[in-house]
Amino acid sequence: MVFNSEQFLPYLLNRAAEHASRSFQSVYKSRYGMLRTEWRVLFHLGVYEHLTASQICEMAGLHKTKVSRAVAALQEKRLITKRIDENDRRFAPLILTAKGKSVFADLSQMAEKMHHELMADFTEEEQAVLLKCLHQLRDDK
Amino acid sequence: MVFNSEQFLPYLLNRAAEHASRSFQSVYKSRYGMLRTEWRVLFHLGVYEHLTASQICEMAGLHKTKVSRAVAALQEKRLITKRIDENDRRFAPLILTAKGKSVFADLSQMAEKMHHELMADFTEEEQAVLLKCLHQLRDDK
DNA sequence: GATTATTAGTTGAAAATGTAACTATCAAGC
DNA sequence: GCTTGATAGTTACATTTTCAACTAATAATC
Repeated sequence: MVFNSEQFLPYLLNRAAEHASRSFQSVYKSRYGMLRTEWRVLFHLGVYEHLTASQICEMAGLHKTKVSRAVAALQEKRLITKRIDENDRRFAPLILTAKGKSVFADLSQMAEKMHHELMADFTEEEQAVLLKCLHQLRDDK
Repeated sequence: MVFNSEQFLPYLLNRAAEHASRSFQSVYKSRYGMLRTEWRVLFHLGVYEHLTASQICEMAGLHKTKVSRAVAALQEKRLITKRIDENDRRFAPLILTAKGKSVFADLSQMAEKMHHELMADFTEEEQAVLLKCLHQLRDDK
């Protein structure tokens, strides 16, 4: 057995990602009935204030149909609003509503807490290496 | 902006995992028309020789319905066979067929290659830290 | 040894996702 | 200003995933 599942990076990344995501999923799902893509879209809008759907696709690495559906769901929940750019009516910048901002504040605070809990297992140096590697893997190729 | 997407571990893990998985997905999908769960099941059977469906669930962190359907698909493709344990007829140990073994040999060799390519970006020490952290995150809690 | 509880695995319906084709708007070239 | 091409975003349909209910087999209890 030369090569096993303990040493295959995509598999390990998936297992770790699933584990980490699942624990946070229960928060936004139980509190606000949100799906993962909705949370990601809300998150990006919370951080970057105003973005169009395709900017979110680009930044979050999501397909435009997923974003389109998440945007519809978040509008339905009154967490975001869509304006039409009158200079170029193809663009539809999105922003959080007041309610959206408070949901974002709540969830991002929880997210930060979870991040620190997950990181608490590691030394400062390990944390730095882990983050560096993950950034690099994401941006790779 | 205290906390952004660049520093949220579940998100970073997901981005890295998606990126890494997607590149390998094209291999097993184009060559053998396999889905990710099928590849995972085949992989575990290749490594551990004979497992029941629920052992695979346990080891691979997959839900039993996903495994059940992957097993059906792999049988359909003549890559695995299912025996019934005559001592306890609820158990159905799975093994690779000759064809399954050769597909596994091909894919695991590709997997190993990809693993090393992904890892090549990092120093020896970084690699060790990364793997350690991923194992720990997976086994956490 | 009949009844109840567990465990392994499957199946059907509903929800979510991916792919491709679509509409609407704008830009460029003629 | 008309045609062709590009871009933003949506929708329809097929595939996959999830959830809950199910069957089949064994174990435990009385």
